[in-house]
Amino acid sequence: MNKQKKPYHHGNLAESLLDAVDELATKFGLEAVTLRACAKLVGVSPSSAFRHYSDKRALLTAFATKAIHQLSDAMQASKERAEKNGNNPFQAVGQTYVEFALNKPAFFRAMWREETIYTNDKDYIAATQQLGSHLQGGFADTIEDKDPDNFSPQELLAWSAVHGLASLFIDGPVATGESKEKKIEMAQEMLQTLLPAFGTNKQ
Amino acid sequence: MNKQKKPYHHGNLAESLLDAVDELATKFGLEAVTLRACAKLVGVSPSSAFRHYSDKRALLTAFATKAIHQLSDAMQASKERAEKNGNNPFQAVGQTYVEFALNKPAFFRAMWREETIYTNDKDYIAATQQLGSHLQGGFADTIEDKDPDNFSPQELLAWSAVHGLASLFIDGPVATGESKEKKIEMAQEMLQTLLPAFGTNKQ
DNA sequence: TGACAAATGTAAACACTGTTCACATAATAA
DNA sequence: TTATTATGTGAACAGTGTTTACATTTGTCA
Repeated sequence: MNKQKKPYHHGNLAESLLDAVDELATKFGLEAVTLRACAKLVGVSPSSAFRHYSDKRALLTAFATKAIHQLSDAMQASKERAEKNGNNPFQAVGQTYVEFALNKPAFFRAMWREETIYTNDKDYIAATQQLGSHLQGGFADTIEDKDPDNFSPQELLAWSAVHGLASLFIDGPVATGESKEKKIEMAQEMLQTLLPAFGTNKQ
Repeated sequence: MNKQKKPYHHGNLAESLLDAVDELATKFGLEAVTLRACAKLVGVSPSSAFRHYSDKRALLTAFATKAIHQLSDAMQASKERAEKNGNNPFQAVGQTYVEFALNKPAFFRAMWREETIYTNDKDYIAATQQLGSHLQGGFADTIEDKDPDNFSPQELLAWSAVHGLASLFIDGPVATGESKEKKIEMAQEMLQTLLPAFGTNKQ
C-alpha cells in the first residue's frame, strides 16, 4: 500500500506541466487544455503553475517549442535513414512532416498559433530556425540553391506544399473520411508530382 | 438628437452577431471573440445569442462558412478577371488565395479550425465543396486532369502549396518582418516555380 | 549549528467566460 | 380578441485565468 506522503515540493513542475499539456491535448484536443486541468493532473494547485510560467500563453509557447523540436528530430532521423538506404531524402523528409501532423495533430496545431503563443519568444524562434535548417537539409540533394539564411522560391514551395497538405488533412476538408495510410499515400503522390518543379529531376 | 427608443426585438440578430464576430476578430484577433462581447457590440443581452445559435461553436461555424464564401467569391472574380485579360488563371487564383489570408488573417484562421467549429455542419460542408470546385476551376487551364469529384495529385499539390504558404505567412515563421507586398511577390515566385510540375508548361 | 533569504506550493478571492432557466415582450395565427 | 410562437432579458451556475497574502521547504552563510 505504498502510500507515501506527498512532499510539499514537486521537484520538476515545469516539465511535468508540459507533459500534462501533452496528455490532455492528445486525449481531448488543444482547446481542452486548461491550466487548472493540467495542475490537477500533476497533483498540484492551479496557482503553482505561475511560479514557472508567467502565463498560460507562456506554457503553450514552451509546449509549441517542444513540439517543434520533436518534429525537427523526426525529420533529421528520417533524412539520415533515407541517406543510408539510398532513398531520396526530400521525399522522406516531406513525408515525415505530413506524418507527424497526422500522428500528433494537437502538437502540429500547437506549433503554429500566432494568437495563443508568444511567437517572439527566444526559445521558440530558435526552434523554428532549427526546423527551417532541417527542412533545407532535407531538400539539399534535390534543390540546388543553398543560401542558408534565406529560403529560395523552390525551398519555400517545398515547405509550403508539405505544410499545406498537413494542414488540409488535419483541419481542412481534404480526404476527411480516409485512413491514415491513404493520406500518406496521397502525400507521396503529391511529393512525386512536385519533383519536376526542381529542375534536377532525379528520383 | 435622434435618440429613438430601441425596440425589444432586434430584427436580424443572427446576421448582426456574425458582423460582430467579424469586427472583433478583425480588430483583436479570433481568440478575443467572446459571446458576451459580441452581444454587447450588437446591444443585446448575452443569452439572446442562444436563440439563434445553439453554441458559441455554432456561431463560429456560421462565421467560418461565411468566410469561405468570401474566399470563393474572390477566387471566382479573380479567375474571370484573369481570363478576360488573357492572364494565367492559375497564377491569379493562387495569388488571390494567399492575398486573402494576408488581408483577413482572422477570417482565414476561422475557416480551418476543426476544434472550434462543427466541421460536419451541412452549410459548412457545402461551402468547402464550393471552394474546392472553384479551386479546380482556377486550375482548369493549367492542370489537365478534371475528375470533378476527386482531387488529382496535381490539384492537391496546387491547393497545398497556396494553403501552406498562406498558413506559413500568417501563423508560421516565414517572412515575419516583411511587408505584404514582399510576401505577395514571394507567392508569385513560388507559383511560377510550381508551373513545371504541371507538365503543360504554359505561362 | 542556527538564522535568514530564496524558491516553490497553497487557499481564497477576483473578474470573466459559456450556458441555462424562468420570465417578459413582441409578432403571428386562429 | 385570444392563443401560440418567436425572440429578448436577468439572474444564476460552474468553470476559466490570474493575483495576492500566506505556508513550507531548500539553500546559504555566519
